[in-house]
Amino acid sequence: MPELPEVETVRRSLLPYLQGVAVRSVTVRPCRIFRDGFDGTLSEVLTGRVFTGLSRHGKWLFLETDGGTVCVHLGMTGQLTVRDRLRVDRPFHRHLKTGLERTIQHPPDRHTHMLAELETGAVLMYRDVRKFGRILWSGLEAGPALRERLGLGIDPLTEEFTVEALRRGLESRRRDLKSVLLDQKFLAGLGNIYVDEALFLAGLRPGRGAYRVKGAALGSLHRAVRTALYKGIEAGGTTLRDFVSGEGQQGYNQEGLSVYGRYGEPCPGCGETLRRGLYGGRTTTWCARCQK
DNA sequence: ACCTCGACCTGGGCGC
DNA sequence: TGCGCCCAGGTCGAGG
Repeated sequence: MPELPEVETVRRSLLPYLQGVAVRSVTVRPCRIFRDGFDGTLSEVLTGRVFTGLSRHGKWLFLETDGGTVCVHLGMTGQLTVRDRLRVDRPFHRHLKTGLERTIQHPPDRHTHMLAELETGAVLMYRDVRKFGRILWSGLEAGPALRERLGLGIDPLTEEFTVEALRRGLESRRRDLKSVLLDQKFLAGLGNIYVDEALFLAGLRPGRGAYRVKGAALGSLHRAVRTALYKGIEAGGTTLRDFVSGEGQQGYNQEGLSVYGRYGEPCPGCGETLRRGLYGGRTTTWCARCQK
């Protein structure tokens, strides 16, 4: 699921539930999600703390408190949602055609690995079927030091992401463009969906050597990365299967995707049949005519 | 230093 | 209806 636009969607939706609110109690089910917990056991350090802010860098979400930061990575299937006593629980809903597993609000189930009861009565829950996500505690404030500790590169929606920064990152790399754009140590936030979309918008083939992107193409790629991400955020994220916002709402960006997952369909630009291949170990879709 | 590959997990879809 | 196989939005570490 979750690339930068999905994590940003979760951040925005959770903000009003968490800002200035204290944690009453925390329940954690032992799970690999909490491996290498950095600076302490979550339930011990988080109880009684007040959420002072909610920020994001790349695909990492930072729940800031008065004594440290809860760092959350949603992996492939992570869901960070609020269960609000003012709203009504609904059962999981499986879309007949798409298989979407989503709900407006649900009680904890066997895949719910963390519950944080808030002083408002609402409960912050983390659910993750495949358990590729991470939750860890850091005594550091969300900022450069924490970002460094997580090994994160430039977030493309910050002013640090310039055409010049993009050029510097690409010029020394012999690998294919797609692999380089997926590298979180270089750019933090792009995943398989938004890389394919950005490369289509930029008119660049995923297999092109990163160092061979020069001149006007750099500007196009820079713009395309931001456009693809902003579009995803505006649509509330891409829900292919189980992505939901903090309030359990699905996203709608999947309806506006140009190439991702559309192998065999006509290119929205020229009508040519979209091709599929493997780059950076990931299924990749592109138009051989529009992308050079 | 770089790159590729498999591992980590569970569940859905599809073909037989 | 059921079984086996393939696939999936992300990282991480081993090995070449």
